Amino acid sequence: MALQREIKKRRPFDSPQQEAILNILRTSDQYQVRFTRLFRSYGLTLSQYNVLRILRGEGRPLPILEIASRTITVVPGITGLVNRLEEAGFVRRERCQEDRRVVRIGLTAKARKTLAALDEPLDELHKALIGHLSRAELKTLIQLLEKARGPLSEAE
Amino acid sequence: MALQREIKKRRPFDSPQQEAILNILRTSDQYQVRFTRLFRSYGLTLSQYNVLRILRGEGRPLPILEIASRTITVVPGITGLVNRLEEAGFVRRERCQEDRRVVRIGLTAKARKTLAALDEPLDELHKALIGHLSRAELKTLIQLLEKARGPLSEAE
DNA sequence: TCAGAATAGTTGACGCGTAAAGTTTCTTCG
DNA sequence: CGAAGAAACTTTACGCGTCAACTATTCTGA
Repeated sequence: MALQREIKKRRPFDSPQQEAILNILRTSDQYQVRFTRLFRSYGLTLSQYNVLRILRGEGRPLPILEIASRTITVVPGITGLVNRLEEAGFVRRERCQEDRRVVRIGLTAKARKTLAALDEPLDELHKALIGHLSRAELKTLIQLLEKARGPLSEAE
Repeated sequence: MALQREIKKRRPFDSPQQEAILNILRTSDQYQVRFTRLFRSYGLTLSQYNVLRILRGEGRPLPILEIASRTITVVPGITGLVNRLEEAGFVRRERCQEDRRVVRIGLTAKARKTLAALDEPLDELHKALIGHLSRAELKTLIQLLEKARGPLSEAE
């Protein structure tokens, strides 16, 4: 459905740029709702899952700020996020011996099990959400979004 | 830049569907950061601006739940959002006389002034973010995103 | 060597999204 | 007419993103 209808917008968009951006924001929001629901049924939030996924991908404990830099999470927010993951038994904190400022975060067996259990439902959700687009469409979409982020990657 | 690099992902994506979805989420997040900054310099958050924009578009006071239905904001969240807008002097609450359950929200002069002041910087930001895509590219992007939301509009 | 800068992380405050439960005000129907 | 249900919010509780300020540890250079 066209975005203008979805949000009951009266007037047309001011510019194609605005319309494209609002479409990106809207689509992202709706997808996030779905992922949030799935993760919640496994006792995780979307942010928490992201942290666990990064740790599994790396295969070894990571400094807490390194985790923050790979997520959208801003530095101060990562502390509480890791605290809640630790309380829930998904990660362990360990002080680094060489540099005692550093805190490394490692996965527990419980976390690995939960991640493994999520792999298939997650893949199914991906396909349910966007599986009706062809390979070529997906490729085009990916390329356009990468191009859309272009000015931002350089700026930082 | 390709997403895999941006987030220092070690392994390639599990599926093109996953890659496309992560690109959508990532792009949306980065854009939101920019809008948030702009709005903040005018004393508004992104959510607050959205409420004001809807009210201006409608041209008359709207029931509070009608506003919620046009934003991503879930019902309970709208109350606090409007409270803060009211405290900041951007909107007025008025009890409807015919149906006293209904609370209508109207813009103040201050809000209209702030919205007008934001129009140009906002348009510039849109163009700065995505102005380097051609008309044809924007059109394709919009179409693909609308198609991507297809299953979701029906589901609701 | 040792004072100041840099780095790693935490704390506190605030706004927002989400869910569950409660309140007030219609509406409906027996 | 009066009780049950629906509608329109509000309240409370929790997790998270963001900013500013703070602590602890390490590095650097005069």
